This record gives sequence, structure tokens and C-alpha cells, in this order.
Amino acid sequence: MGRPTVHDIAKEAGVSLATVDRVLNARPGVREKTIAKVNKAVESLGYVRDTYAANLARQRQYRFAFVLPEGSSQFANSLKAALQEAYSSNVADRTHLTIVRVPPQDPHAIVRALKSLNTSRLDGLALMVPETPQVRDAVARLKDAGLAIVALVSDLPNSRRDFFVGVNSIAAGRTAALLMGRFVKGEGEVLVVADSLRSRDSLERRLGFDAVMTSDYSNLKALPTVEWHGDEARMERIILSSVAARDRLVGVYSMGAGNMTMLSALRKSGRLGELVVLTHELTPAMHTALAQNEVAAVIAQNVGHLVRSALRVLRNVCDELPIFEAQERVRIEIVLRENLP
Amino acid sequence: MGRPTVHDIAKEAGVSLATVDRVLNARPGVREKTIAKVNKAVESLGYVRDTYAANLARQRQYRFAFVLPEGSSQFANSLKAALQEAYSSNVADRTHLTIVRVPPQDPHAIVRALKSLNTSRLDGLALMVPETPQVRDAVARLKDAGLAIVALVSDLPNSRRDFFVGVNSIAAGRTAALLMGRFVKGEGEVLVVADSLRSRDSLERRLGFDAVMTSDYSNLKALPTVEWHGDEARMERIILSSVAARDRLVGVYSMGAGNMTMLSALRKSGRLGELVVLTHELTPAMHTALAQNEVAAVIAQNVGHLVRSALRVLRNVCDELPIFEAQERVRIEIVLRENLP
DNA sequence: ATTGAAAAGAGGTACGTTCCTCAGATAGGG
DNA sequence: CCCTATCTGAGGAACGTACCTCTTTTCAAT
Repeated sequence: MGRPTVHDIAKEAGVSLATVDRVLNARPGVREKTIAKVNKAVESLGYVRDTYAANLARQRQYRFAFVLPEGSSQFANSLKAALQEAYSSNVADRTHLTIVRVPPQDPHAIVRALKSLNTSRLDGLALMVPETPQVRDAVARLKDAGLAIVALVSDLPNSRRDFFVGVNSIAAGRTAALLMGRFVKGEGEVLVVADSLRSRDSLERRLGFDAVMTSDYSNLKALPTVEWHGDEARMERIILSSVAARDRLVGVYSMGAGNMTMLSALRKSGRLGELVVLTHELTPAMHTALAQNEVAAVIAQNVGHLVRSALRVLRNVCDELPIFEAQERVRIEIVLRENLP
Repeated sequence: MGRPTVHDIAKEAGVSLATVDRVLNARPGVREKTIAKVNKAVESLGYVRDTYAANLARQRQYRFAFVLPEGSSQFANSLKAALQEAYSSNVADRTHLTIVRVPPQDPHAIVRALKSLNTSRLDGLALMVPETPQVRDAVARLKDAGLAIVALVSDLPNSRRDFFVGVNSIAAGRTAALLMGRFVKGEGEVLVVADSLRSRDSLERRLGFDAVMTSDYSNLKALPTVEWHGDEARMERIILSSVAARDRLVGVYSMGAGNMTMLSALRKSGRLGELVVLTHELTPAMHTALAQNEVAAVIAQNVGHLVRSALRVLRNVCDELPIFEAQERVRIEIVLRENLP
């Protein structure tokens, strides 16, 4: 009737339960021939291990830490909320979660935080931090200490991380360019704003944006990136002067945080209505801005997905199970006024 | 240390394990005062039942059937694929799934299929069928027989279904109109194509489309819906003649299936390049069409979500657990060339 | 043929929960 | 006060798996 159990395989393979267990858990002391017999029985009966019963028996506890940027970033906060939701739902069953917040602009502080982690009390780590050589090395050392490592949102290549969970930033930038190109009527200039191009995802978004812009929309000219480095007053100044100086401005693409400051500056300039504004990450503020037609589109990634995906990957790495890449690919979502969740 | 168990609550409440169990599972034979004591202990210890251990002990088996339209519909096929994927992954743990395929255009055949279900061997039902009075009544009877019922993709109001899993079709139509309005440069007419307006979702998409079209995009005129009723030759004829007759045509909105026929007809007409084409559901054919710039945007719903959501809802209804509506809200996805998954 | 290590078997306990039985306690009505 | 119905307690078996110990078998080298 129901699913086959270890007892059924034992019977089918003509071996004892203990041997089946040894084979299934890759423990030593079984002849090749017997291993083959058991595997054949597993195949023919279509046995799949009951993960929950297994975890119950083995008293498995996954201890993961999430390293997120501190500060007022709405996105990081919504990630944290998604994490807490996952924690209280069955998604995070048998999983103990710690959240560590670090100053994103200070590589040394990040390294210090990573070093202070007690690796013996931790099985895995998901981190959303800007890529710097110091961080890369610190992550590599954590990997050596036996942790499963997932880069979240922003990739950490060459850090020996096990997996990257997040969207392809180049494709996100390309998507922004496509939207800008199709939404703008006529021709003109596009202002591109970022907190800093030092973070890998901003850089890649810009790359993708420019690629599509130049190849498909020659009627538009993307201006050099304006970086405001966390200084909101500076941002307001730059935006106001840009808008005043450039009467051919038709669009604004904001690649990172600080969208509220940007919007209020544009509002002050009195030209918000004529501009096609694109931003990233569906924060509550952007939700409102979309509903009020101040922002044309928001390019987002589902934080719930990110978190669930990161947890799945971390668990699978810990259990040395394969990762189904297709399932973990996070989609680039386009949110308009009419498909607001 | 770990999570509190039933033993911990028993100790905390000063009652026996059996009483805790009676309270947790709402079995009779416990005084109000004792129930309160147990509940207080549950609260104060933050006890959450280990669903997997519980299901293991209770040998819980969820037996669900999915009723899907038969025929060559790519969407139904991808739903089936998502279902099979869920079945083989842990999402469908302790769940037995049956897929029933019915001719979507034949209400009597659908009712016959529903009546032939053995309700004593089934705990829940998810169905994607057009809404007709006969079907509505048949579903209500199944509900009376004690099944959990979920309407999938297309809602069945007044059928006493427990929940609807799918997108808001009106919002989907509104989203299509927004895209059409922003993508088209200049003014002109928009052809709207559907298999049949008898199906509720097509009707609602049209409603939403028209609402936004008239309120926001007076430069565009949406033509009356062309229905092709499953007759591909007829569709080709209509499209070719429409395109030939209307030189002000700037866009085509296809609300349902048959996108490949529509595209090939447009290709034949030689005017595909000038038209903004919008379709629904990201089938492999639409994937290609997007990549080749033949279709401007596809409005999709994630079939993986639909299936997982339906399964979660069915399980929760069976266990009389609450449904977290926010989690089950399926998003309206917009797929462009640059954010193809 | 003997030896000894490697392989396999047998049987147990545990995980957190459900669900069962049976016995003991408590309360309310006569 | 006892009687009876209702509550509560104590304990155990089971679910599928992991992991432990202790035996027994197998098989090749001697």
C-alpha cells in the first residue's frame, strides 16, 4: 500500500535491516556486491527515505546564521521579516537561526563579525555582504572550518561559497533597460543613481543596463552613474541639479537603496510626473509609489523565495545532497501598478 | 535547549501526557480548567507541535486528486509536470496524488468524472475547470461528502469550495492593458483574442483589460473579443483578415490558449514585427517567442507555486488548520525577453 | 584446516507524537 | 454516605529511521 520502508528493501534485497542502513547511510563494512543488491532493491521498489522520520531519529538540528547588512535598509529588514516568518513556519523545521547584522560599508567590521562566529556551534552561513578581498578570505576560512556557505543576493565569487542564491544582476539591469526603453516615448537622457558602484550587484546592473540600452534603444542616452555613498543630502543636491540642468531628462533608474530620498527630491523638482522612474526592491515605500503612479516599475526579487531557497541549499549542503539548480533560481520580478501583490 | 515537547508541557502544566494529548487534539474528557492549564503551558513554553512526528505517528496519508483539462493545452501539461515534481520532492510528503483529466468544454463529462470519484478514498480535490452550474453543484456535493476543495487557476464561486488558488484575473487583464498602453508608441487599435469568453478567467481578463484601457489609454482602442472556440483554422482566418483590414492595428492581446496558431498567423501576415503582442502563460513556445522578440511580454503565473499552494491549502483544510492567505496569494508575473527564467 | 578480519545479521533503544487500555481520582446527585 | 459518570493518570505500542552493541557468517590468506 503505502511507501516502501527500509524493512521492505531489506526483504527485497535479502539482507538485514542493519545492512540496508549501512548502505543507505554510506557506512563502511559492506561488500560492493551487497551494496549493489540493496541499491537495486531501492530502485525497483522506488524507495525514498522519509526525511522527517530520519531527522526525527537522528535528532538533526541545523544551526544556521544569516549575516545581513545593518542600518535602515528596507530590503534587509524585509529579508529579516521573511526569515522570521520561515522560522515560525515549518519551512525552518529543526533549524536554529541566528541573525547577525554587520555594517555593510566596513569590511573590517564584517571580517571581525565573521571571525567571532563560533564555528563549532554552527552548520551553515548565508551572507549578504559586499564583496571585498578581506571578506572573501574570511568566508574561505569559514568554509575550511566545515560550514556550508551560501552567498545571498550579492555573489561572492572565489570565496569557496557553496552556492549563490539571488538573481542575476546583469539580467536585472537588462530588464530595467528594456522597461525604460519601452516605457519612454520619444528620446532623451536617463539618470542612473546608485549608492555606490563598489558593490558587485550595482556594478552588474549598470553593465546589463548599458548593454541593452546601447544595443536596443539608441534614442536614449544613459548618463554616468551618480553615486551618493549613503549621504542623503548629497543625493538630493545631485538630483535637483541634474533635473534642473537637463531638460531632455526622460527617465531615472535607481539601482540601489535610498529610493525614498530620490523620490522626494524628484517631487521637489516638480518634474516627477514626466519621468519614467524605475527602482529595485519592493519596499513598502515603493508599493505606495507604484500605486500613486510615481514609479513606473519596480524590479524585485521575492524575499520569501530567497530565504527558503537559502535554507534548502544550506540543508542540502550539510547533508551532502545535490542541489536542484532549477528550483533555486530566483526570478526577476517586475512589479507594476496593476500587479502589485 | 531544543524545542519543547509534549512531555515538557505535561510537566509545566502539572498534568499527564495523556491529558496534554487530549487537549492538543481536542478530544473529549477534559475539564475546562484543565484545558486552560494546558493551553497556558503551551503558550508560556512556546510549544509548537512537530507536524512530521505527528504525521508519522498518526500514519497520516493525504489522498488528493487534481482535475485538469485534457487536450494539448501546454499550460495544463506544465501544471501536470509541476505536480509530478512536487510528488517526487518532499513537498508532497505523505501525500498520494491522482490526476484526472477532463474535456474542459464538456460540463456533462466533467460532472461524470467528478461523480465517478470514490470519495471514501479521497481527502481533497483541486480542480481547474470552467465554471458551469452543473459543475458547481457537483463540487458542492463533493464538499458535502467531506472533501477539501480547492479551485485552481479559475475560481468556482458559490460552489462551496474552500479556497481559490490562482491569480486575480481582473488584475491580470489590467496588467496586460498597462503593458499594452506603455509599450505601444502612438495610437491605434488592439486586437483581443480568446478561445472563448465563456470561461470565467477570460471574461475577467477582458474586464480588467478594458477598464484600464479606457481609463488610462484613450489613444488605444480595444476591438471586440475574437473567439475561436478551439478551431485553429478559424482563428488563422480571423487573424489574417483582421490584420489585413485594419491598418491602424498596433497590438494583439491573446487572453488564452492557442498562442502558437496566433503567432504563425501573424507571421504569415507579415506585420508581426510592428505589433505589440501580449499573451498569457509561459509555455516553451512563448519562451522562444519572447527570446525572438515576437512577443513583447507574457503574463504568467508560476505553476510550481500554484501546485505547492494548492497542496498546502488542501492539507490545512484537512487538518482544520488556518490558511495563511498572504502566503497563498499567487503573483502575476511579467516575463520579458530579459528576465526569462 | 585454521585463523582472523571483514561483512552481515539480530535486536535493541531512541526521536516526538498519536492513540490505546486500564486504573485511579474527583465530583455531583441520590 | 455511597454510587456512578466524568476526568485524569500511567504506561505502552506504533510510525520510519538512525545508530548502537553483540553475535554469526563469509572468505581469503596462511
